[in-house]
Amino acid sequence: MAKSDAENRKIQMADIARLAGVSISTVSRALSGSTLINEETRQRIAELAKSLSYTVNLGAKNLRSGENRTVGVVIPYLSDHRQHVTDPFFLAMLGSLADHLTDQNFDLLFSRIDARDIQNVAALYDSGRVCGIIIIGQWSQHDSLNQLARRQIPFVVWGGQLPQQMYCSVGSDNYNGGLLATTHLLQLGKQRVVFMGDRDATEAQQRYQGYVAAHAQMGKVLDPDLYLSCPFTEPEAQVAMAGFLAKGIAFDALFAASDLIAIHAMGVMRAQGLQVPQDVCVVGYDDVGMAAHSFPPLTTVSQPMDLAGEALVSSLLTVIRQGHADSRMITTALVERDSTRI
Amino acid sequence: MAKSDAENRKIQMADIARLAGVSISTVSRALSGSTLINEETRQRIAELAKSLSYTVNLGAKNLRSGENRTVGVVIPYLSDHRQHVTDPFFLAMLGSLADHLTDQNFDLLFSRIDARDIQNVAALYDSGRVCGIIIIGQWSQHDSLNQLARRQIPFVVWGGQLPQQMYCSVGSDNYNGGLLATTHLLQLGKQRVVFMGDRDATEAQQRYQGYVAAHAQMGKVLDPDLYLSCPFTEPEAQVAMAGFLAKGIAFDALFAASDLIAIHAMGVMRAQGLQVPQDVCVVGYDDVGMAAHSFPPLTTVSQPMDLAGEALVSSLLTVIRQGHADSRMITTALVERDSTRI
DNA sequence: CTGAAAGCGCTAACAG
DNA sequence: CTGTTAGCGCTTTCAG
Repeated sequence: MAKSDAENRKIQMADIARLAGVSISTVSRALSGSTLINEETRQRIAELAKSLSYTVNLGAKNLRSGENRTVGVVIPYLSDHRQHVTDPFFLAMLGSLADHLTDQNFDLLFSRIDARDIQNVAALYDSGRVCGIIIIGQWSQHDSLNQLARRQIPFVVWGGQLPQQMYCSVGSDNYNGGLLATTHLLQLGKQRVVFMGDRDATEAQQRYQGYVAAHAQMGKVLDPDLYLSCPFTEPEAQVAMAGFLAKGIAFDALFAASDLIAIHAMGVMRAQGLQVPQDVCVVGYDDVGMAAHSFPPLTTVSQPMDLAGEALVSSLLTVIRQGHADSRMITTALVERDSTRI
Repeated sequence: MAKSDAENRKIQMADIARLAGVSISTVSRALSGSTLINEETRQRIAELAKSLSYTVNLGAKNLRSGENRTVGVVIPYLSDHRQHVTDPFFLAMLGSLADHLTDQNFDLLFSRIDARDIQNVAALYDSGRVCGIIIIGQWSQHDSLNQLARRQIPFVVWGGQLPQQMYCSVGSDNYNGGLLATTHLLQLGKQRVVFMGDRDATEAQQRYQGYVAAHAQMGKVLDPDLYLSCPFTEPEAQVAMAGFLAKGIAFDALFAASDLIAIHAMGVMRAQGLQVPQDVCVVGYDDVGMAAHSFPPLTTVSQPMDLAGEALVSSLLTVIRQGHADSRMITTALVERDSTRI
């Protein structure tokens, strides 16, 4: 069954050299487009290589030249919820990153790790597999991330800016997003706006601060009972909303820290006979593709994914090259849909 | 700004060896858990390595040992639609693959390529970056895939089985899925069921065949006008449905080749005043997370993603080891929701 | 049990 | 313009 070694062996530079009757160096030069090589020879070798569908062994090349064009992209998850990432936001981000990395001729090594063992990403770098890392989501691992930075691991994270941050983050303007969303609800005349999300996660926290600020600006008092703690995952969002409804706390609007949460919360509310937007107006965050197609279509805060991916990639490259890059914020915008049309 | 070489240089085996006062070979053996080494020495070296957070350089290790534990995962896309993958199905798949590959101690190299240049995936393998490739989605590239197989590239594809298939595919039972979905609609008394999808893409084609078979089994004649051609992308789905409605062809049910298509089609229908399920019953395919939260919640054909990822990974490993693996089918089930409750 | 030496596939001086 | 020579960081015979 197994082919003989000779038959199965991958073709390599030495083979091309022998076939072309030149030295290995010549092949190497020809294939890397060196200028100091006879054009005719270059052509001949290039064609030979193509006809044999030969591609330089990147591992060997990298080892020798010391470079590495693979970027690690990490989506942390919470292992105790023992479930897969399903938030469409992540796919959009991943796609955008893949596009921009490809544009820059980088490979993307995708890795999932437990959010609480974020130190593990260091191994990706230490082992030489990647030249830098993009971490999607800060969770509540600010200190861990600072430690990584102290270790000089080149990485950037998608998330919010924090005081005493030693690493580069790129994120949407969470504070302003929260402000926009909440102001919108308050201007609709809503009196009791629930915030649903995890204040311990940096991004959600900043959205929450925007929510608080909106109340302050409008001169509204904020009832602490209106904070509904909930992680960024679907079943938990449903459980959280069900529990909240069971408590019977009055509310007439909901600002959720992500579209996924918002949409699942709406499902629970509807099941309990609450109408959106008549009884409760809802605003989400992210503007994932489905937001326009939920029931009802969801008003949300959009973050331009394409810009986000581009910013993350370019910031990472800067970190790699200069050892540091300034954190950046991507502007957000409110997208109004039926879930707040009353 | 830039650190001196000495400061920035990554630590390596030689350093550990020097610090431990042993030879490089000893370190190598200690770290790879060789049996023929003094336990005390092993411990000492292991601790030293950990304290310096040293990890073997995988590139060098692979080059020397000839192995490679990186699998390429490719999501082809249509470059002319110049847009990102947004179908949540892909994220679910990717997450599942990442989990199962991680379990088996493989890395995942994520790559997007133009569906029509599927030959390009060969370069991933030729360049030695990956030991095998998982291609998500067959598109209409059956022949190209056969060519890859002929070139002995180890890969498996998520898709349907086709006659004269020289490669291993893993997929849901598309035919049966189509049959289930359509039978469900016909049993509801629906007379004119539209099929929306791309018959040129293998998977959609097989779902279509199930759709045809359902009509045959129920003794219904099938109007060719009820085939609505549409790729697996959102804007196209909307355009296609809008165009279909404009033609004024009567229909009372819709079976879409994916949830994404179904949900976006429902959006267009609603905008034109058609009610789901009262006027049109709709069934999708995939059972993505959002399907339960669309408006209305979508009846769909579910494919167990976890099994799918596992099957793809194990089949690929078999292909790598034995040069061949039998194609597999994952069972599907109909999930009934409001979009077909009349 | 441990060290010395060879070499994985490639690039990059260094000599022609 | 081209070939020769040394390694990149590691594993693995082969001798102790």
